[in-house]
Amino acid sequence: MVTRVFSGIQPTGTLHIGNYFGAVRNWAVMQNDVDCIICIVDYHSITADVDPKTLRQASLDMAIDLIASGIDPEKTILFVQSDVPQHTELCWILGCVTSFGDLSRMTQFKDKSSKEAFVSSGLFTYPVLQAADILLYLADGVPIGEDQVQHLELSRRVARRFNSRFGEMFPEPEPVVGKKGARIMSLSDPTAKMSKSAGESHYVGVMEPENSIRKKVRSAVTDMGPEAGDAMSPGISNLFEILELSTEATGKTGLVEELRSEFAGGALMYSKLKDTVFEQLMEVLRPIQQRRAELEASGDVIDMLRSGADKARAIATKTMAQVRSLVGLGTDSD
RNA sequence: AGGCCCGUAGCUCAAUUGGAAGAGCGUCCGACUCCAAAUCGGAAGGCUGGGGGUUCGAGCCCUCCCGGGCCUGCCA
Repeated sequence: MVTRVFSGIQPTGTLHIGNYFGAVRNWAVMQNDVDCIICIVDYHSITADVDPKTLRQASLDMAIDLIASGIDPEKTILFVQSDVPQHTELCWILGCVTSFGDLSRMTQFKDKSSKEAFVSSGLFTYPVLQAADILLYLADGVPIGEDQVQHLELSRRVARRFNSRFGEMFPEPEPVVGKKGARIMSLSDPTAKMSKSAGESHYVGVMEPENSIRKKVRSAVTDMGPEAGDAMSPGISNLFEILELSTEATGKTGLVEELRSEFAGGALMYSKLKDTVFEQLMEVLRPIQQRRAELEASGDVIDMLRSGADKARAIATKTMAQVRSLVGLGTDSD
């Protein structure tokens, strides 16, 4: 039984609905049952070429988005990674029990590094920092999607190797699968996962203005039109996915059945599907956007993050004292 | 520390001997579509990495700086 879960999210400035339905919404449920630690991972962000002038604001914006989306800082420890520098200390130590070969085999690294002219060693050791993030809090569960299984495997391997070399310290973190593998795809390229980096037309921001969301949903890629008995194309299936997730929250699940049977009969008008998706989605997003406006105006979030960092640091300090002692570092003999 | 190569639109790259900065893809707008896609029409986008120099004239030549790639060497 998992008792403490750790999740990281990069400060990209703002959430998109893929983040929301795929991850954040599950975290908001989980925080009622287990210890939940959510970290805005700015150390990870600087592996890419981010603008130092906007990084802090991006972290703050991400925090506001998360809280507006239902993360309760009273229940969840929510903080910014670099406010707890123990992440990097543990990262170094774990790096020394991580094999070069294992890191070289990471597909995400191979993928990204082949596209970039400048490849930092930080990008290479990124998965070690991820392991440090998780193990620093002795988390035994990590909610992840398909694309992160290889990295979590590495975290487990690193934990095991540390334990056998220095002594029993870290639990091996298990993957936690959400109740439903919500995986929202890009609107422009429904064969790829929704992401901001692919471009404007690919994602819908949780905090985007209504008219912009309408436009994006309306221009989502579809297909030549349904015929009775056809299988759904990726684009249509994605729109149904968004509709399903939205109506789960709005309670209008009947709409899904209705449109599904129209599709099965080959009579579904895609413009109607899109309008329905837009309306239901907005019903979910409007209250979140409302809360965001209030939070931003209150200016309270910065204090919430500081108190989150205090709680995180308390755990991290304790872990590091044990780690330092096990490894034989420093001069303190606790 | 040394040697060699590179830097032009968001991306990939052109530009004759030193002679008016371009194409493809992408982006945005429009037409066609139930909506999209494809197609067609239109538009935006640049201190040619930066400074200095030579020249009537520099993306191109010289020089320094910045950034990047490859190779050799050195080192806690």
